Amino acid sequence: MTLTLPDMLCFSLYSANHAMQAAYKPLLDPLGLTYPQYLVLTALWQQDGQTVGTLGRALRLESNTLTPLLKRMEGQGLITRSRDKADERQVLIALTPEGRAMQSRAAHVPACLLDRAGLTVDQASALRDTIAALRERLVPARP
Amino acid sequence: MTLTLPDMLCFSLYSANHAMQAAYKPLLDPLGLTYPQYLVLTALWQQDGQTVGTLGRALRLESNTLTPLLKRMEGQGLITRSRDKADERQVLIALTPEGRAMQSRAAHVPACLLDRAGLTVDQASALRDTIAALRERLVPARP
DNA sequence: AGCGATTATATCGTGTGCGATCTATCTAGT
DNA sequence: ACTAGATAGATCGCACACGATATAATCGCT
Repeated sequence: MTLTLPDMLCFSLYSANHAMQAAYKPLLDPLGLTYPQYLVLTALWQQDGQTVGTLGRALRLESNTLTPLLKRMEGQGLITRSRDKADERQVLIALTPEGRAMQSRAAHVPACLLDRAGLTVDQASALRDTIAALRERLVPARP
Repeated sequence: MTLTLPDMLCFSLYSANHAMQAAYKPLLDPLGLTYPQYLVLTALWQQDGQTVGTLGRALRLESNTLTPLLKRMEGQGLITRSRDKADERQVLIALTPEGRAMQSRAAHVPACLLDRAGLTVDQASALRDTIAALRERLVPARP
């Protein structure tokens, strides 16, 4: 006996993640942002001037994914990339005025998505915590 | 005020999906399968001889993703692709003996993942249903 | 029967993700 | 001060995803 796709927790995650990105698309397209780019900006709005490594720990991505992504965002004028003077190995990512201005241009997005998801704030928080706990059991966060 | 990444339901989905695929990897690598390929096989084990369109509705993927994926699986000898005699527009996907044999070779996978997730069967089912319901509200299934 | 509209799949270009590896820089221990 | 090892990013190759578009087969309508 084998599970069918609708039976599988992993497939619900896989397909719901795609659905979530599809739901974001009409909101992010007018801003010229992809979904991962929006996540990077969210991390930078919360704390500007992070290194590639710090961003990677926040987003759970490695430099092989982040470097090209950040270069595209630099090309769009959203961020700057500069070597840390104190430690030339590290690259500091900072918001440009355009990148910071995007925060207000995207201010309506979270409410739109919550509405689209048909969840109350409390329901969304509870589900988020359950899913984040599952993620931590599957792949613990790096220190 | 802007949400931080850990506050966002969408990010929990995004990162948990990556974590899930990472958890599958050590189990699927020895079988020579990627995670989407495993999902395709799961759909075919449940019902062999589906068209590209039917598989797409099950997996919620379009032909632009499925066609190259299925060609790779054909190249690996897991499936065959053939035009439907009755309607030459449709392509029938059928398991080869190797593709069918993979079902028993992968039989241990679901239990391994459940254990890795640290969930009981009931907990996994409940979470799966909650996430699938969210997905349906975000992007309803095609007819 | 003929033909425009519809349907099923394929193709192309771009943007992620990630394993493997490379390079430059820094740190520690002698 | 010097060098082995560690660390931070970058690079490369491959496999998804998906929007836009192309192609071929079928359907519907007259």
